[in-house]
Amino acid sequence: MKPTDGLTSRKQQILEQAAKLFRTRGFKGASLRQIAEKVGMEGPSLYNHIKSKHELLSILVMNNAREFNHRINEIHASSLSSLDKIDRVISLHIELTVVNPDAMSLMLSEWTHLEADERLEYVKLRDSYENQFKEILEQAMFEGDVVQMDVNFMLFMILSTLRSLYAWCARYKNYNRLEMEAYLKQGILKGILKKA
Amino acid sequence: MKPTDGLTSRKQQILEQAAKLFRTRGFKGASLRQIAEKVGMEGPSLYNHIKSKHELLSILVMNNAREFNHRINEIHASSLSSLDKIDRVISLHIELTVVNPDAMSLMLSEWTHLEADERLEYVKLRDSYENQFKEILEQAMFEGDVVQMDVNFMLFMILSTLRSLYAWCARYKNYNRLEMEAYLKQGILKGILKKA
DNA sequence: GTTAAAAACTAACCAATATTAGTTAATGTT
DNA sequence: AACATTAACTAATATTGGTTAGTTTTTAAC
Repeated sequence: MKPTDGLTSRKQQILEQAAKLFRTRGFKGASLRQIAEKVGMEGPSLYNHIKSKHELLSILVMNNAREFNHRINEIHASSLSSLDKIDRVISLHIELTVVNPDAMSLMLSEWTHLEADERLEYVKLRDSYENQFKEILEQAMFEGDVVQMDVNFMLFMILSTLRSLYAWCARYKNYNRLEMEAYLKQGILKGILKKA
Repeated sequence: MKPTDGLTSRKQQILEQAAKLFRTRGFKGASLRQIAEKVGMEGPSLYNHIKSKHELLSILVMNNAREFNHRINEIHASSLSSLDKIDRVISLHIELTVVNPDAMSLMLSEWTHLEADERLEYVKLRDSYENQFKEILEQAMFEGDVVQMDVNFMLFMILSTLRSLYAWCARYKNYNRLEMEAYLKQGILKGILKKA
């Protein structure tokens, strides 16, 4: 039986449980035996499906990172206005976070435990992502749509909010995505002060 | 020779190096031997100064958490206006982050590895902190100073930025604190959009 | 039904690590 | 100088955890 049964393949189950455990206990804190138990088998049996513990982390983190990079490339290269691009990037973050909060959480906090070569690739992807976002912000600033501010700091502020979103999703389950989008865009773009 | 020599006592050195290592490798990823090496002794010798590995984490995390809680209590109880209180809370975050970024980073990301009882206390402190901040925001909202929005979400947005600050400090070393304060307050309060 | 592959299990290995025990060197006090 | 305390060291223990080897059961194909 090849992985033709798609979604619920054994390896998928393992990846899902691994993601959950890596997220709650951390990569180092979660053991293969714990993962195996969650998926209903003995520890060493995992090796019929995976190559190593690191492979699990690698798949979870790198897939997400590549997806992210791919999607922002599209936005960056599009012919949208700068403000619309910013809007899309925010939506992108929300979408990927809502679809797979575990992978998102992992990508942002456990990437340090990737093996050397992949850690390098990850950093490259992340830097590329940040640079594209920065260019969009610079463009918007140049066109006079956003306020004058140190671009790096503005980028940091926006990303810190977007990157914390998975924690929010974990705490307040039944938030509707559109509501979150509305709040986020309002908060980031207009701040919290009431207009004088 | 009791710890009368203050700052540079052996235990302080150990705590400092432990903080750095816990931060970069994570609590589980950093070994006592590595800490010992950094401070110039063999692993087991650490036990002449500490009770356990967990004690190191405990001191680093809980001290910071208690300090945080203490300080926001003062602000919450003060007779300042709601907007001024918000202002002070932002300054508080910046101050504690700049003074001890390692402890801040640890408190926010490694608290999960505290032992059961202390983890409970930590969560209590954190919840109390968040509640006080929330009350301040509600008050400001009630008085019409800040925009109408789900308070929990607003709290989340502000905190996510403030709590990421240590990462910013790590990347861009020589940022002046006043500059950061100005940017942060502008960004949080007024957003990034230029007034129409 | 026989056979071959996939996927489970058990037992064992090996490395790392927190921790304990026991010992020795350094330090300071009387 | 003698003694007690502090703080270092080395050796050893117990546990955990990733991984391998070898074997048995389950599954699917002919």
